[in-house]
Amino acid sequence: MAPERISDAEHAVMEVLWQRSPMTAADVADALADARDWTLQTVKTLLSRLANKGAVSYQQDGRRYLYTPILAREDYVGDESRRLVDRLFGGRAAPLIAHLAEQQKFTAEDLAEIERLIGELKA
Amino acid sequence: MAPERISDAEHAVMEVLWQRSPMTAADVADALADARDWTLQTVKTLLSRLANKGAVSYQQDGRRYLYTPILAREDYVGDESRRLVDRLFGGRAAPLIAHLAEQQKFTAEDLAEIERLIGELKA
DNA sequence: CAATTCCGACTACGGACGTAATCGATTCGA
DNA sequence: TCGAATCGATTACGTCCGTAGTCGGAATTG
Repeated sequence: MAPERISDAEHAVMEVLWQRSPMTAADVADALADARDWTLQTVKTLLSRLANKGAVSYQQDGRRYLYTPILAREDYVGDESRRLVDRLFGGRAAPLIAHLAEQQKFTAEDLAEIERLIGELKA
Repeated sequence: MAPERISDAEHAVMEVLWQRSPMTAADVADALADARDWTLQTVKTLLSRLANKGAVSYQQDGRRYLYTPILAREDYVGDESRRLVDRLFGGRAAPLIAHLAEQQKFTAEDLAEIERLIGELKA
C-alpha cells in the first residue's frame, strides 16, 4: 500500500500536532487561527482525513477526541525532501545545494553550519 | 496573478520539452513512452493545459503544433525548491542539507562538490 | 426539564488532476 | 475519389482537495 499523500492543508494541521500533542480539534483550530483563515469545521474535516490516512490517531476524551500524530515529522520531511531531489535533481543532492546557493539562500551562519556538517560527514 | 502551479504529470511533459524543443505532441508522447504509460491523447491534454497555464507556447506547423517551453527549467526548479524549504524548513536551507545528510544522500563526490561550492560562496 | 451549545459524522460542491474517448475537419494513401 | 489516419478541440469522469454546511445526539445551562 503506497503511503497516502498528505496535502498542503493537512500538512499545516500536522505541524500543529507535531509541536504539541495530543490536542482537541478546537485547540488545533486555535493554533492555526493566525496562519490560516479556516473555520473549526474545516479543521475537523482535515483531522478526520488525516485519521483516515493513518497520519494521526485519536483517543476519546469525554465526547471529544484527542489527536496525536502517528506519522513522525522526521519521516514526512525526509519523504518530501527525497521526492523533490528525485524529481528535480535526478536523486542527487549536490545540484539542489548548488541551486539554493545561487539564489542566495545561505546566510553566513548557514555556510558555517554546512561546513560543520560536511566536516562531520567526511570524518 | 499567482503563477499557475504545474502538476506532476505536466512536469513530466515539461522535462521532455526542456531537453529538446520545439516538438510535436506525438514526439513528446514518444519521448515519454518509456517513463509513463500514457496514450497520445493524455499527452495532448497535458500539453494543452500547459499552454493554458502559460508554461508552453506553440506555433502552427501545417496542421500540427510545435510546442516550446516558456517557463524556464531554472525558474521552475528554483520555485519548487524554495517552496519546499519554506514549507518544511522555515525558509532556511541548512536544515534541509542536514536532513539530506542524515539520509546518506551524499556520495564522496557530492561532499567534495559541496565543499567546493561553500568555498566559492565564502570567497 | 427545556433550550442552547458543542461534538463527531456525513454530505456538499466547485476546481484541479489523471487519464482518456469522441468529434469535426483535414489530409494522405490506394 | 473515398475511406483511413491524424490533428486539435471538446467533453468525460472518478478522485483529491479546499472549504465548509448540516444533522443527530450528548452535555451544559438556566
